Amino acid sequence: MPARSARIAHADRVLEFMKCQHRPISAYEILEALRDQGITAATTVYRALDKLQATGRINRIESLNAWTACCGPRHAETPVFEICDDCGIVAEHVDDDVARGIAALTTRSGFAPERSVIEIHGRCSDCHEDGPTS
Amino acid sequence: MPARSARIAHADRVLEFMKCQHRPISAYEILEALRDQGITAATTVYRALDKLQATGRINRIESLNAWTACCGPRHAETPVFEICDDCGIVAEHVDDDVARGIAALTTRSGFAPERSVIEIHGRCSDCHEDGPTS
DNA sequence: TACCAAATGTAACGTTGTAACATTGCATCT
DNA sequence: AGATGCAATGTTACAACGTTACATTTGGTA
Repeated sequence: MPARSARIAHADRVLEFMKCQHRPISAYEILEALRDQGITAATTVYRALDKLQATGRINRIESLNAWTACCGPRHAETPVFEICDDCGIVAEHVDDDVARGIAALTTRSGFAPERSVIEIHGRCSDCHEDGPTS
Repeated sequence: MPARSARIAHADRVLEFMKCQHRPISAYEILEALRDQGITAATTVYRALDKLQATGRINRIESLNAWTACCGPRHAETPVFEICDDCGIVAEHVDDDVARGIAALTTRSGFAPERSVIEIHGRCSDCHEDGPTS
């Protein structure tokens, strides 16, 4: 059993793998990919994902049931995801205008927001070219 | 088998049931509830949900894996959902400020948006009362 | 009537996520 | 060193959500 150095870092292994991908990854894809590194069960993957999400290092894409490495340091702020339904790439933004719009809406309605899910599906600039660009 | 009048309306039956609920409903909850009306398999429910969504009469809540009846006639516009994690109630809004923020962001990044998922989790006004209100 | 297309039924399966409980590694205290 | 306790990990089984594939029924229409 390759459980020797496991004490160090299953979450880290998962994070490293996710950083190498440039698209959202499902928990079971992670499981398959890291099977030879001692991760043998879904439970282990989900525990690692929970930790990474709790520390702001990954985000869950709700509309894909998948996960991405967090691109930058602006944790705590609501990310806006642009998801290309063509090539699968995901761009992460932090947008103050959108955040202000959400804040204004919830203030008006008396709602106390805690976590926002904002995921825009469509085509990225590489996939929707109206005219030939290169 | 009560499949006699089925030709008329499984989708309608599902929609009627959903309108009576005031919170998101899972597909399997619908299945259980409508079992005595001739709906016997998940497939049937999902087919009805597909149709209702395609015609803008229901919305899917991605972060809950559940569904709600569309509250108003402003289809085609991006709905913003406020989801109370305490009592489960969901409020649907159409907000031009948020929509403008999304539009500005995607324009800047060259992304062609097709469908936006905006779901705000938190506490509704009834559930987060800071002081006693009644 | 004979045929076709759309809606429905049925069963099995695939994917995503969780629960419950046993085990192991490591730090700390005596 | 030995005892103890906690957190991380392993293992198994299961629950929840959704889809595929194919057979059957229905109602309209040539």
